[in-house]
Amino acid sequence: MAGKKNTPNTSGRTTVQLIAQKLGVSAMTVSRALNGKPNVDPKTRDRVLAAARKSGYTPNHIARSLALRRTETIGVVVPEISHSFFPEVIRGIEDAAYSAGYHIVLTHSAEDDCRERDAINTLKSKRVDGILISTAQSVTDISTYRDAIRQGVPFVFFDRVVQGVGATCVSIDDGDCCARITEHLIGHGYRAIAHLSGPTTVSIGKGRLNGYKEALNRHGLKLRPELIVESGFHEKGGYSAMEELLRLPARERPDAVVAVNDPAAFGAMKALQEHKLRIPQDMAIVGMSDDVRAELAICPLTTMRQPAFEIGKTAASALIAEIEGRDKPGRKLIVETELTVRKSCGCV
Amino acid sequence: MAGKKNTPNTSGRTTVQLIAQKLGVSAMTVSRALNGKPNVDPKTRDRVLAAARKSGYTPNHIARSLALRRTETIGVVVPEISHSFFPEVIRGIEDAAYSAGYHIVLTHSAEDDCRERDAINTLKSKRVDGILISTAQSVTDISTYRDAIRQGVPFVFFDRVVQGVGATCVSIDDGDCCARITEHLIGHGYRAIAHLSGPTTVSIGKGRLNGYKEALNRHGLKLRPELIVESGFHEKGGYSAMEELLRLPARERPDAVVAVNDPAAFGAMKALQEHKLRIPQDMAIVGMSDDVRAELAICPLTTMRQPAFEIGKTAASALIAEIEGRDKPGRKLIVETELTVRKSCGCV
DNA sequence: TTGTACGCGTTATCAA
DNA sequence: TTGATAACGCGTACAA
Repeated sequence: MAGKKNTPNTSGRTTVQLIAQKLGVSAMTVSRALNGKPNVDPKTRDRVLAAARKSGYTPNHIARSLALRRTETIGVVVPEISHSFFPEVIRGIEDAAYSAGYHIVLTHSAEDDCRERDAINTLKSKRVDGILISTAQSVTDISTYRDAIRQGVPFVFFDRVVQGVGATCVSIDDGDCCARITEHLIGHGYRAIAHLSGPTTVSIGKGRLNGYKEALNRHGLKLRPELIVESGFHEKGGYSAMEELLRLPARERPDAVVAVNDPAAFGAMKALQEHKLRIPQDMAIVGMSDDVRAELAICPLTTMRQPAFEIGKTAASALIAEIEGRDKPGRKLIVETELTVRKSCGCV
Repeated sequence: MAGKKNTPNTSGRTTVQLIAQKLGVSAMTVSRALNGKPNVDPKTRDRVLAAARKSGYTPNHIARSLALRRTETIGVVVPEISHSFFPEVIRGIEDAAYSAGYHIVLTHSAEDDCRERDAINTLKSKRVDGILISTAQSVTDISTYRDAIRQGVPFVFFDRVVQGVGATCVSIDDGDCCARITEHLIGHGYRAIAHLSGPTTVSIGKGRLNGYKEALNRHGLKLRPELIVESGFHEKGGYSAMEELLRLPARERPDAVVAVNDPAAFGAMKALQEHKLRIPQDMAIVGMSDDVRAELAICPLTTMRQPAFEIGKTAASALIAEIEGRDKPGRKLIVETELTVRKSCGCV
């Protein structure tokens, strides 16, 4: 009962201090026992563990994080949640994180650059050990990324990546992916191939457009600018873009369409249906990403399967490796895609 | 340069202390200015804010949380992430949380009770201000919930709820929901109606089964135990369950099936297809939850629309209200469902 | 093996 | 309006 500088502990929760007092040992001994350090008398350890269990002790990760300057948490920023792709990615991230003992703080930019900046700052404030991000569509200013990276926050981009800021990027090879599916169409005799493109400000949009051009080029097909229509990444945009294509004189219309992703393809298919055009007879169409709905679509959609789970897992593993100093930043990781042929391309 | 007990601050990051030193004021003043407290000289405030911006100061939420014993974070536990329902719920949660200034730590039980217990303990360790959970299928022991609730952790169940432990539950009225869709079939002349049930250990499974029974009962239809087959919540189980029904002698087969949810219905539809049976002519089928794929299924699926986004939003708002003391725990919140008639029931 | 002293970065409290 | 002090709960470093 000496006049020690002992913590009052107003909150009702059990702490190492309390356990220590009850057992007549120091807090450090309790801490060591709880963390399985070797230098603790087995008997003492047992007493501590028993007391901890009995009192329903839950270690305070916040205090631990503050002391260790490490939260064992990674922040995730996704531009949308509903689309089937991101949930799968998140599952992959969760999987890798869980095995490595990390937790996930999930934030959502809703495709808005302000919200994205908010999210990043929030995550920095929460002192996450690293950030995993797929950029919002509206982002033009990459200084937020630059700042974070310069401040030493491990940063890994996935899917929608930003190269040249020194962060590791995990994605499919958009160019190759789009080129391959375009060549699939060319190989089956299509000649007037249109492209519903994403915004070219986003790496995906640009990369895929390039792949499309590349494929035409390789096979000596002329690039017809009127056959490239920006649709964005969503169903609605795909619908409008197809409407635009259908306004072309009948003989100038494409015989096949490469959509930047599956949702855009769905929108386009809807427009075709409304115009009583048959898929693939009147117009073939292919997508990209293998949305869960692709198989079930009115006309099952030919698409490039994008291993979402694996992207998430790869990205999280890469980030964690960098956090733990086992790998260097600035790598470029490519995840393989696979052509999934269904009916919409008319090749089966 | 007096021999003060000043923090060395080995890490390179800016802190309130550092700003305070640079400006020759106390840390408290900086803190107050940064948090917009009223009792700060406007001039001082401006100097502080300027210095903060210039030095790229990011508040340390960890330290703040430790001091305030409040993390402004809510923990979320979902049993799966891929299924389209949960991503939508999460979006709803995120929406409500974001507006209220809370963040989300996402965990995933993978339908496993051990992982779920882990997740809850993790969240308690991280001192989240409250927990939002949809229980895993394999859970039989509810003491983990009990303990957490008794320890004063605000707890709200959504979708797969546990009543009687004093926590608020947010869900649809499973009984009513299933009864209504069953009655829809009865009203259109079906008489031998089967039910692919979920595990009855889960509230949803039990509630829906009861609703099904109730509907038959209300209309004087005899309950035929052989027409109730447990399918679980997934496609695979739905497939097997339908296989089982199809082993019944032809004249004892059901003319319609109420599946516990859409994925189970998809599995059942696949089995019907493989047996060359037509939907709905040979057998009608309805689901529940309005999976994104329902509309696109080979035979568009009649189902009860479950407002996933709203469930998430309602649950998060309820939890936050309880965290902030604006509402009491133990409430029961029902979110309305809506019958969505498509082709699979043969009623259009 | 165990204990002491102190820092992690912030805020509440009370005094000036 | 401002500042000094202590506390939030835990871990590192060093001493015993």
